[in-house]
Amino acid sequence: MASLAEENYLKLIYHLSGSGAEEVSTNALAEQTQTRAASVTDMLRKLADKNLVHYKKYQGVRLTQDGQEVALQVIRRHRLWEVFMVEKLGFRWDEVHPIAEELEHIASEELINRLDAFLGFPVSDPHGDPIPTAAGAMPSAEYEKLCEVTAGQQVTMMGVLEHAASFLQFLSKAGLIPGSVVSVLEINDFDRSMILKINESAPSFVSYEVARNILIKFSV
Amino acid sequence: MASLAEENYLKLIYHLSGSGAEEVSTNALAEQTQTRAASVTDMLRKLADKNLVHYKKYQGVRLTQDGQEVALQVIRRHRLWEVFMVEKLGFRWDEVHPIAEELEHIASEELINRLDAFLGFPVSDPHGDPIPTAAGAMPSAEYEKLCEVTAGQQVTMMGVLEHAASFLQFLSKAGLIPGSVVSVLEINDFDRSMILKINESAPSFVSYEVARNILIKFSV
DNA sequence: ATAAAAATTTAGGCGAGCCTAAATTTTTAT
DNA sequence: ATAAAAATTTAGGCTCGCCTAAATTTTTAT
Repeated sequence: MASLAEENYLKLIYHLSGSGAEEVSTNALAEQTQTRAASVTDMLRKLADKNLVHYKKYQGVRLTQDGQEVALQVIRRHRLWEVFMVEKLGFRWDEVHPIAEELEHIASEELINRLDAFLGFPVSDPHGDPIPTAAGAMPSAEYEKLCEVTAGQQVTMMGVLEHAASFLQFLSKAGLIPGSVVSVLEINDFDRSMILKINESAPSFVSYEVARNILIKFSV
Repeated sequence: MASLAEENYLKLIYHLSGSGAEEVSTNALAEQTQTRAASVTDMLRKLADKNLVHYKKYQGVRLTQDGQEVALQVIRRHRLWEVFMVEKLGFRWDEVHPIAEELEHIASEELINRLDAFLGFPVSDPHGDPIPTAAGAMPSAEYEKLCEVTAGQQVTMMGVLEHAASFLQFLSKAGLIPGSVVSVLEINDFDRSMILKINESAPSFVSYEVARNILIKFSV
């Protein structure tokens, strides 16, 4: 069994490695965990001893098969609890992340699979992030970023890359939530900011920084 | 904030003291926590420093007002999650205790109050135990034990004093769950065992040991 | 190519929560 | 009343996950 701290490291390594593709540096982990690099080194040695990561001194770290399975389990729990809180308890999407950070460590598989069924086997969380299956597979939806869309096109909002509460609250106010239909009316050449029409409401302005963090798919 | 271990001690002291009435001994705590008396002493000093218990060396321990509030919060969370698992996720009442032992430490008050509302503000958990209110009051239902009922009387099953899964499974099989209507047909003088009619089904036999762990109220 | 800078690891320490062994206090039995 | 037994506490240690300071390796800049 992985401890709470170990689960958090594995989840973080998964995210920072681009779903397990690249090596992750000690410093990157230290920054995200709010700890010191020396503490990260300690933990990486422990995870390597348990065969949860591939680790060579000074060379960064990658998840093993076992490590990736644990990470995906934790991510699955996190996202299912987020769906529960938003869909069943009436939380807003910008409120649920910190609470899900705690709930994600409740280990019972029976609990999480029953929760999954109770929620109707959702495929993505309130932020549009895909929910790993009980079998441990991450459904990889390949979306574009809003900043890559050209003027005149119509797209559907599918999710976000940034999860800060302030960002999510901004999107809510603009009506930019997963499922929203968005037309790009204008793009400002100078700063790449956009003017959007969102679900038939009055045009909204979004900066490049915002557009870069929104995932979309092109309407069929 | 109380740590996970601290919350468990406070909850246990509450239960072992008969809802805070009497002093609890170091050994009693050691037995229940599956730790050594010396470890309990360590923790009691820490809880006393935080003003969560009244503690005098060699004299046992009692909850302070603060300590009791924490204990009731933890018990509230535990029992609400049990209701959730049984009512919404379809767990049996003998399965939920160990999972609730983990869920009870998720701190968010917002979460637990929304869960309470989602469940329709239940007043007792699947075992008939009362659920402390958000304000921290324990609704004290005063029930009799089934072993105190005399032959010929009709009562309603209200809850249990023993929470072991094997005991709960036995009761389920007999149809003896909170709400069941029970008539005491016969009592054996020798061993105080009983023959019961439960909800119009065929008569069942229960030992004194079982009857002693079942709470009932007299039918009006 | 090499020196300075940056990243990482090693060494030694700390608090939380547990342990064993030994000392102390309280309770029980005579 | 007092000695034996039981309960409890103290002393010293351990692991986990973190820390700082110093040493080492890798990267970057010239």
